This record gives sequence, C-alpha cells and structure tokens, in this order.
Amino acid sequence: MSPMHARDDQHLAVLLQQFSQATDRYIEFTGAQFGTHRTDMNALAIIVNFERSGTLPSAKDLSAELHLSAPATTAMLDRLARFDLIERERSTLDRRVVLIRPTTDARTMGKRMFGPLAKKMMEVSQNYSAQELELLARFLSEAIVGVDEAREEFVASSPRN
Amino acid sequence: MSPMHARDDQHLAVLLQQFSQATDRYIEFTGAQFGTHRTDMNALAIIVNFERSGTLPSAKDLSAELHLSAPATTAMLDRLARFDLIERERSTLDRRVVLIRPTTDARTMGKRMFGPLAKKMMEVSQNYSAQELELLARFLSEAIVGVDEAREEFVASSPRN
DNA sequence: TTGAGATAGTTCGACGATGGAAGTATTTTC
DNA sequence: GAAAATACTTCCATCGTCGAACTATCTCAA
Repeated sequence: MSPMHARDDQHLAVLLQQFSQATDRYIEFTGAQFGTHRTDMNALAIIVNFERSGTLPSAKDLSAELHLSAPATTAMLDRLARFDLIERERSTLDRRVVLIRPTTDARTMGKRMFGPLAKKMMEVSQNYSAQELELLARFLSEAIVGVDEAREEFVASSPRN
Repeated sequence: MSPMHARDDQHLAVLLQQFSQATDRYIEFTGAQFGTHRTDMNALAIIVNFERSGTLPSAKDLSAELHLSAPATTAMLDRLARFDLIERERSTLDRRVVLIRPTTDARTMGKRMFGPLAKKMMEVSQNYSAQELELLARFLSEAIVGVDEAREEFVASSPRN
C-alpha cells in the first residue's frame, strides 16, 4: 500500500466522522424548531419507515431499535402523543402489545424536517453516474456492517466493570 | 433521469441515514463501557483533533463546535476533568480564556474507543482502488457541505416561534 | 382448569445533562 | 478611568433516562 493510499484511508475515516456529526447537527437544529428532542425525531423516522413497509411498530420494537429502556420509551411516546404525532393502539392479537400509528401531522412534519436534507442529497447524487452511485452504495453498506461489527467486538472484548 | 437512477439516489439517502445511526450507536455503546456520555466523547474527539493540529481549544471553542451553552460546557469539562481526561489552563495572552489540554489517559482512551472503528473502516477501504477512494472522498465532502447547507436553509426559512 | 411464571407497557422516584439568569474576573472601548 | 463587552463558573429549574415496582395479559405445566 502506497503512502498516498494510506492517507486516503485516513482522510476517508475523518470525512465519515464529519458526515456523521453533520447529520447529528441537522437533527438537533431542525428538532429545536419544533421543540422536540433528537430521540423523538429518530423515533419518528423509525415509525414512518415501519409504516412504509406496511406494518406498525410496537413500543417494544421502538425500545429495541432506539436502545431505550421501557420507561424512557413510554416517556418518548408520551411526548410524540402530546404533539399529536402518534396514536397508541392495543393489538387485537395480544392485548399486552401497544402498536404505534403515525398521524397525518407526523407525515407532514417528517416531510418538513427531512425533505430539505433529502433534496440536498439528491442534488449531490446527481453529480455521479449510475456506476459511481452503485460503488458508493456498496461502500456505505460495507461501512455500516463494519461499524456494527466494531461495536459488537468492542463490547465483547470489554466486559462491563 | 432513469427510474433505476432515481432509486439509486433514494437508496443512497437511506444508507447515509443508516450509517449515521450506526456511528451513533457505536459512540453510545463504547461510551457506556467507560461510564461516559455521548457529549463527553464527542468533545474528547474534538479536543484531540485540536491537539493534532498543534493548538489547544478554549471552552468557548468547544461550546461553539458542540452547540452547547456555556454552563453545559463547564459541566461537560468538569466531567472530563473528573475522569482525568483533561486539564484546564489559563491562557497567558488573555486571562479570561481557559485552554483545554488532553491528558495521556485521554489519548489512551481515545485509541481504545475509536481504534477498533478506525481499523474496521481501513479494512473496508482496502477493498477499493485509489481512484475509487478519491471518488468516495469527493462524494462525502460534498455530502457534508450539503447537510450543513440544508440545515442553514431550514433554520433561515423557519423563524423560531 | 387453575395457578405460576413470563411478557409488555406504565408509573414512581431518583439521577444527571442542559440552559437561563446571575455572578466573578478580565479585557476592550470611549 | 469608567462603562461596556467578553469568558467562564455557579445557581437553580427543567426534562430525558433508568431501576424498581406495579398492572394487565399471555403461556405453560401440573
């Protein structure tokens, strides 16, 4: 591996970190406009994604995806409900299960919040050919798997004190 | 734009979102091993980056980069000091200014926390040629600028209630 | 069929991160 | 030299989060 190549690797790692921080800032700033917290916005994105797949998440699903405790999940859902962004429904299959349905307001708000970001990403993507976009998608897929593997290995190799 | 191309754009946006969430999880999980909070870890990364450039950040620098209020910044620095990760120094040029110096422990801990992640990213990068890495770097640079532009435009077009 | 054990979600109370106001120390401006 | 501005800390209140306890419901074994 040439010195130039090694520097490209490190440069890429820094850029990936900066990208992650940039999206962090986007979520915090846009959420602040609506008086919501970052967790609420992340949850809403997950709920809307579930709906897109034709299913509704349970409180337990959200707790798992967000890595929140059950009480924290309840409080988060209370906040979303207070903003009329979700409705709780008892599952008919298992009365213990609470299913979460996004309201029309939620979809409108999601568009308001993430629309400008999505539009910008589309603009950036238009500078690239189909082949290049496929390369980018492949890299990101591998990077995502890599991050989660690094996390799992870290946790496995460092027992909690 | 062909239908296939449009789908690649959207697929890429979802992957970017998933990458951002994956690094979020990495920071929270690894920080939990050390009993620290995500803000503390982000701050430490910034402090170490400053040192790498040969300068020390002030409390005001950190407040600006982390978008924290002055009291929250003080509390965060108190936590880092409690873990012996930083030392406060009064600037000789302006006695109002507090400069933040990372300790040896901070560098060790940074390596422990971010080393596995950096290694994984290097492994992923090794699957690509120098030309491809340059393409990736260019895309990420543009994506970062795009996210920040989207944020600034959103804030400018939505006055705070 | 019945009771014990397990599961899903909520309530309660405590902890800790965060921010506005107020305060202290220092520098800049007029 | 005094007032205004700047940098950071302290104080106090708000709010997100979690462990324990609780309520409701389902599953399983006797």
